[in-house]
Amino acid sequence: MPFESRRRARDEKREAVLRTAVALFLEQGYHGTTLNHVAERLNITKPALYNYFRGKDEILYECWAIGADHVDERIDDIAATGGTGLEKLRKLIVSYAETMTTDYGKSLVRFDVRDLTEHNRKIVGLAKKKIDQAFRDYIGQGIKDGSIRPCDVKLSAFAIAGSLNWIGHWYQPGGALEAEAIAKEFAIRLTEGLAIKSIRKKADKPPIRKRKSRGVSG
Amino acid sequence: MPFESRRRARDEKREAVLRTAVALFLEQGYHGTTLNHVAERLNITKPALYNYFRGKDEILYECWAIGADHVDERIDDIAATGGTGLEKLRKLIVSYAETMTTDYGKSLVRFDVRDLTEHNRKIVGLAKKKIDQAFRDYIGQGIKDGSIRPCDVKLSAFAIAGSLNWIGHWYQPGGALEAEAIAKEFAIRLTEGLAIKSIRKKADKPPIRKRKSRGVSG
DNA sequence: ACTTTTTATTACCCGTGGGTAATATACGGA
DNA sequence: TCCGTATATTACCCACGGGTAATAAAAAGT
Repeated sequence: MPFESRRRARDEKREAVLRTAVALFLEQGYHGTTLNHVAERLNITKPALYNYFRGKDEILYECWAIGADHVDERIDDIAATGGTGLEKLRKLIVSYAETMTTDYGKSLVRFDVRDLTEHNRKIVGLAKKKIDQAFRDYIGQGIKDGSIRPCDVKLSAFAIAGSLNWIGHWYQPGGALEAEAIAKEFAIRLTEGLAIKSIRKKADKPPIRKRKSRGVSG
Repeated sequence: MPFESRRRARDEKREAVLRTAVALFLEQGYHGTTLNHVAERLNITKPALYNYFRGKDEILYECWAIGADHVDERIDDIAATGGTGLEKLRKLIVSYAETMTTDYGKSLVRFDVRDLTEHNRKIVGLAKKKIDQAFRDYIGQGIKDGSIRPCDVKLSAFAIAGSLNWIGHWYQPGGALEAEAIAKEFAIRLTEGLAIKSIRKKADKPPIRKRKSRGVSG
């Protein structure tokens, strides 16, 4: 079956280009990375890249699309799930945080939409909107079902998304903190102020007992 | 006194260039903005800019420096103040959030350090480190003095800084939310999970009392 | 009014880097 | 072995934009 194997070989190369490109874009910045750099690291020459992509901005767009798709899938998963708004929100936080520790996830927050074509910029804009909307929806649901205390939905969504997006700027594999651990920790920490039932982890160093540590929340 | 008036006139023009440049950099992106654009908006020509700046990257650096100075001053103010770690942390959040609603503040998070010279990049790096350190210090102090419950200082600082930095990406004057209001809201919201004594605002619909909200942490 | 200094303009340079045309090489199929 | 297709290379184009040299206009000093 040469059809298939050939097609697969092609796709693998395409992916290799993307992996290399996104890594370089993150290392050196999109404008600091030339197509020659990308090609060089792949041990090919620049024009060879044009067998797989229409141009530099399309490569950038594909990175973005992969990251967005990744989150999108998880959103669909969560939407299909049951549970309170708070539970859904926590799931989304975990998924999004984990995505932010990957190169393609970082694409979502480290690159500039203005480097895309008008057309692709719109697509990216919609994807971002969907993600933002998911955060707001779950917070809104949580307020309705009583799992989240009343608050400004928009502002809360911004606050949470901001923390998560920031992960894409500071996280690097091999650091002190593992991706999964970060995700779990953030899911709790970012919803502490919102949740009606407090769920302190045992893992936390228990607060010093001397102090009159009164009950949490009003 | 032509000495002074002349000097002032020059400084005013310099500032005008910076204001125009930072606005354009934010609108169109640093790489999407040419010096011709900047000059055009000021009704002068490109080479005239070189009377005030050595080059494009120096303009970028100055924007950054103004933003960083702004935060730095507030940090020094706060350091001179008394109060618990939590109080200091809240003050810092307010100051930082407000800074993030200004053009120069946005510079701190919207531009890429890699567009600076090696030298300036180091300076910026130090300034950022100082800000990050302030967040960590205050959280650490808060834990010591009992105003903040024990937690991972680094991670908490990241979470807070992330939310605040994100403001620089979504805030635009004239929106539904006023800068000061955002700052105050964030100061509360971002410390809700950390604070030992909860300070729910009366403005919020009070949380439903039915639930057995047990004491904090194990 | 004349000179000097500052500030601005016109005209130009040129490195960079995305993108392309022409061409060679490797590979699958008959 | 030959052909066709896919993939790669070499050599090149050229628009863009940061930066500069030469020069003019404006303002300050005397």
